[in-house]
Amino acid sequence: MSFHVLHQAAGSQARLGRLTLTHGEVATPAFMPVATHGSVKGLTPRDLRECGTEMLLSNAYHLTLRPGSDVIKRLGGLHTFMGWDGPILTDSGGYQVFSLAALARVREEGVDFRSHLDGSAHFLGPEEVVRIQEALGSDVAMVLDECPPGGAAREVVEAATERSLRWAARARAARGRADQAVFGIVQGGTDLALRSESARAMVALDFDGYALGGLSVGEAREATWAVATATAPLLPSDRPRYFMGGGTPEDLVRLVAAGIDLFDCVVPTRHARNGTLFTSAGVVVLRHAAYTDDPRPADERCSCYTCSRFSRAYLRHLHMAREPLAVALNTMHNVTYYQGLMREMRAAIAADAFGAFSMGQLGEEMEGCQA
RNA sequence: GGGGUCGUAGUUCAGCUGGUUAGAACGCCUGCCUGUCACGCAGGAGGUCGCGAGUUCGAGUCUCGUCGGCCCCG
Repeated sequence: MSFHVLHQAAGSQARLGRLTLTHGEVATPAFMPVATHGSVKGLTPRDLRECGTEMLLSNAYHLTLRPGSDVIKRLGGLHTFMGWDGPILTDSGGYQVFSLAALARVREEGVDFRSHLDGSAHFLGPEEVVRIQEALGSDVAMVLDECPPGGAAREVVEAATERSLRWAARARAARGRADQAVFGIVQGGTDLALRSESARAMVALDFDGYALGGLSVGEAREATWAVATATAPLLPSDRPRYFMGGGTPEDLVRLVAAGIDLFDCVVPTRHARNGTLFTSAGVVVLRHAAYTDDPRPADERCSCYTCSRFSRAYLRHLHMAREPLAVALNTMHNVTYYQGLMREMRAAIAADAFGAFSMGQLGEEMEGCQA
């Protein structure tokens, strides 16, 4: 893996970069659509490419429960299995410890949990998680971390941060594939001092890249941005910085300004399935009867497959009728919108115009794209 | 003309032998969704029970009349 900062924006921490991984290059800042089960719901790999996607995120926890990382390995690895030949980052399952907390118990060795699928008992430790991701063959593996919820008490956040650090060291020692990058995850909640300490210690472990974890989990959005803005500069400038799980279009602009290079978020894909489209003029909520006979495309400034052929009226009809095609068309548009936003930000950074671009974007965000 | 049947929310319908603020689904309106158990979740508005009399302590429910839809017989 290699990462080069091609241009550092003036007046902001934003930077333009090129990330080279085993399965190809990625222009950063980049957005990774989420393919939890080895698929971005509703889209084929061809669709993803057409929507401007270069890299995907998938999930070790989900894939190891079904169909099993061994099955995927036998079938040639995750890329071959899912028919995507570009870079893939796999999340370790740390987030599932948080989102499926009722089924999980954390101890120093790792996490005991019951499968949300069939209740069967499993154990995941830092070493297991590395082994699973090596079997999957993703380009980037994430260490196992503990991600406490937004309003967690300070002792809880502190303990999770420290445990995540010890787990990261174990994961670092367990790695065995030279063609797979491994990223460490900075925790620390919204406490800047704790974040700073976590970043310092994580950097000392020397990972290929660094992620900010434990954010966008219920805390105030301003706090999210503040933590990222304060923490990113503490990470080595020649390594990619990945903000885990965020965000909305507005979050992306603010976090790129904070110096983040990589993003993943379910918002564009989940919102698409729930009938909310992101557009240059604000969100279009297809449930609203106002679109019943609106002949315009979802976004008049978009040239994606969906916008070049279908009216809001038709998209609303498909959504209301729960037609499977609605998922595909809406997701294609939202992913295209997100990738377009990333492309515009990269162009603005390259042209030393990121400040003006972000102010223009955030101004438009205020108009109604804050969903 | 005679007989039967139905008429309850925007729509399609539930409402047992009459008994507290008449329900559901869909639709409509509002929120929410951030390392996906998620094409989902939460909430809200909306009905003088076709109309008018009557019986009853009490009528969506029973009786009569009336209007409208549908069916059958002349």
